Amino acid sequence: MRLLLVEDELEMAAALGAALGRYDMILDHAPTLDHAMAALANHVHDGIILDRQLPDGDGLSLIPRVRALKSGIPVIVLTARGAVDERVRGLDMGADDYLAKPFAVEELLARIRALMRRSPDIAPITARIGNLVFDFDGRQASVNGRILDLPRRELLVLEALARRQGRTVQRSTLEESVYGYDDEIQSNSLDAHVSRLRRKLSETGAGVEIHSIRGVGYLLRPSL
Amino acid sequence: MRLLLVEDELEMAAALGAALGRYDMILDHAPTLDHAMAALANHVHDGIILDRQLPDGDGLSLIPRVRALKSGIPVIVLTARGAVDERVRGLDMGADDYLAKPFAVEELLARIRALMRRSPDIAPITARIGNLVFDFDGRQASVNGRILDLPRRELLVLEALARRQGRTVQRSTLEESVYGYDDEIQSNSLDAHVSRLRRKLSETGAGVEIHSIRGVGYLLRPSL
DNA sequence: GGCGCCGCAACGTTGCTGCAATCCTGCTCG
DNA sequence: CGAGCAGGATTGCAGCAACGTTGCGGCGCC
Repeated sequence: MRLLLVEDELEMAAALGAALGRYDMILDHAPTLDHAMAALANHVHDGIILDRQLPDGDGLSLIPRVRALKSGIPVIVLTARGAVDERVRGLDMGADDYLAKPFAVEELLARIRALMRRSPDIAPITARIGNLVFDFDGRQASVNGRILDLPRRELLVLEALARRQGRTVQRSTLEESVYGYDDEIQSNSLDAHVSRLRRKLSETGAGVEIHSIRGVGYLLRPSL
Repeated sequence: MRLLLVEDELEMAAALGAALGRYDMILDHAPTLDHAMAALANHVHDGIILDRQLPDGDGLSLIPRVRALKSGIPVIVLTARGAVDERVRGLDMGADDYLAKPFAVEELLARIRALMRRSPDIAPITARIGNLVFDFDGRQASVNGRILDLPRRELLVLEALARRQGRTVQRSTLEESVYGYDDEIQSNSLDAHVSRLRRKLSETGAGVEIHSIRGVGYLLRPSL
C-alpha cells in the first residue's frame, strides 16, 4: 500500500513515515500542493492524508483535483481539534474521513484500513467464478463491480450453485435451498429459473455457465 | 445508532429510551442477563449500557460474553456513586467506561459518542454516495454542503442504508434498525418512509437512488 | 392551537413466479 | 443407425404478492 502525505511539518512526516513503515506501507511526502500534484501525476497512490494548512494554500483545494484525476482514492483530512465547521466543510468538499490533531498513529491506521475495506477490491466472504463475484454475506452477486439485481428465487439458485462452485449440485438439493421443505413444487419452475438466470448471466458477461448434468443436477463453472 | 440497555428498573429504562429517542437513537431494553444475551444474539447493536445489579446476576459477567460474541462493541457500566473499587473492577473486566448513578443523560450521550469515535474499526465516519454525504458521527446527511433536514425515521432509514452503501440491506434488518425489537410494526410504514425519503433525495439532487429488490430489501447507490 | 411526524390503510402498479405448452437434445435399444 | 423417449430448455401467460403512493387522524411538541 502506498500513501501520499501532504503536510508541511517535516517532523510529523518523518514520524508517520517510520510508523507506517512498520506496517509495510510506503509513505510519499509532499510538503506543498504543487509537490502533491506532481506526486499524484507520477505515481499511483492508494490513499491520501491531507493537512489543511499548507504554504501554498488550503489543503482542501486539492480534493476536487484529486477526484478529477482518480476518483476512487480515499482522502483523510487532518483538522484542528474541535473545529466543527472545518470538519463539515472538509466532508462536503469530498473528503472521506477526518482526523483531529493530535491523533494516535493506530487510529490513523485503523481508518485507512476501514477505507480500504470499503473499496470493492477486498471482499469478505465471497466466491469468484469467472467475472462473477457472489457475496454470501451481503447476499448479492456482481459482475465487474456492477451489482446484478436478481429476483429472490434466481438469487437463491445462484447462491446454492456458487456455494458449491465447480461441483454438481443435485437437483433435489437445489430445490430444497430454493424452496422450503414444506413449500412443494409440481412443475419445472426450477428449470425456468435456471433458464432466466442463464440469460442474465450471459447478457452481463459474467463469464460463467450453468452446466446441466442429465438426471443429476446442475453445476456452476467459468465458461471456457 | 442502536443501543442495548441492560437494566431491571423499568422506570429508568423508559426515561432513557425517551431521552435517547430525541437524539434519534434506538434503545433496546433487556431486564435480565438472559434477555441481554438473547438480544445480542439476534440483533446488531452499536453499544451496550450495563447495570450491575440484575435479577439473575452481576452485570459485569456479561462483558466477557459480549467480547466473545462481538469484540468491538463499546460497553458502559453504570455504578453506584463513589464506589471506587467497583469502578476499577468494571474496567478490569473489560468495560470501556463507567458512569456513576445518578447521571445526566447528556453525559451518557457524550460518552457514547466518544466511545464510538474511539473505536474506529467498526465504521468509517462518513459515507459518500453520489452527491450525498452521510456523517455518522454528527448524524446528519448533506447534499453539496446543504444539510438535509430529515425526520427521525427517515434519517434512520438513510443511516442504515448508508452504512451498507452499495449493498442490499434486508428488509428485516432495516426494520430492526429503524424500530426497536419490542417496538413492532404492522403496516407498510417502512415503505412509506422509503417513499418520502426517495422524493426528498431526488428533489435535492442527491444523485443517489434507493433501489428496491423485490422480496429481499433495499439498496442505496449512486444514480448512474 | 398550529405544525409536523408517524402509523395506518386503501388503492394503484409492478414484476416475480408457478404453470404448462412446445421445442430441443442426448440417450437407449431394437 | 434411426426411432422413440425422457429429461431439459425456453417462453408466454395469468395470478398474486410485494411494493409505491397518498391521504387521514392521532399524537406530541413547540
